Amino acid sequence: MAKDKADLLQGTLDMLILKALSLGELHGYGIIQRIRQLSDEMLSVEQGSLYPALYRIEQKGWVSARWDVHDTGREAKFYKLTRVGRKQLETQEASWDRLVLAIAKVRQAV
Amino acid sequence: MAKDKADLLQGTLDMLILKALSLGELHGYGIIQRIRQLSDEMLSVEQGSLYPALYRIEQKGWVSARWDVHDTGREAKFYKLTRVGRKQLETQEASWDRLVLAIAKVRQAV
DNA sequence: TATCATGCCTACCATTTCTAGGTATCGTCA
DNA sequence: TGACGATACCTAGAAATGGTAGGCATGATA
Repeated sequence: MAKDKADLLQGTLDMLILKALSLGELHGYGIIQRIRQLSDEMLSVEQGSLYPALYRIEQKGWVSARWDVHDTGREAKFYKLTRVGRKQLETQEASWDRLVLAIAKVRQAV
Repeated sequence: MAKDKADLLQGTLDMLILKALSLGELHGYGIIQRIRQLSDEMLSVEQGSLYPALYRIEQKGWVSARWDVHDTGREAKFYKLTRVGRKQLETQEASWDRLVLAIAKVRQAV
């Protein structure tokens, strides 16, 4: 019940994934690490959330995927932002900003 | 599909309701109006979201309700923040701030 | 050799918001 | 007077999404 770790709000995961990929091609497991690292360990995405999300996002055409071997010699599925995905990231960031602003307004209320 | 009106992210509604009530006792319909007004029309809560949410929140003991007649002579169910609810509002605001901060960190990334 | 980190996946569950309906009262205006 | 919109409450069901919990495989390391 009591959880100290902040769960993601629904709707934020896509944006985080797209943002992580905007910094360069990356495989699934790496996306989790990049998000954790960039957020100073404040955000941790579960595998059970990530992989289905990646699937959805790929279906929507926001990312493209290919299997490849990376430095360590291991195989992994690399995801890359598409042009549409980059547009989508902008859209989602704008929505997020709007929401943050709107909620700030409500909270400013005397 | 394409929607210009910003939908709420799941998890933000409770905080908004509690915040609206922190400004004073209010009935359901009035909560919707207060949130819309405070957010400069940016947020609009649907009735089908609000009433179930109020029920949940009341079950959790964050608000108390009573039927009363208000100025206009109409009956309405008035909700009031409890002490626990006020605590909860603080908690949720802190969580929200943490999330906003964490996401800002990710987005700052070069 | 055992275990941990890396790497992928799925099934199912929990939660929350919205859509779409229903009901009733009150005031206004043609 | 009668129609309509605003006010005021409610519910059922759909849709979406993140988590839990499981499984599987490989490479590095102790």
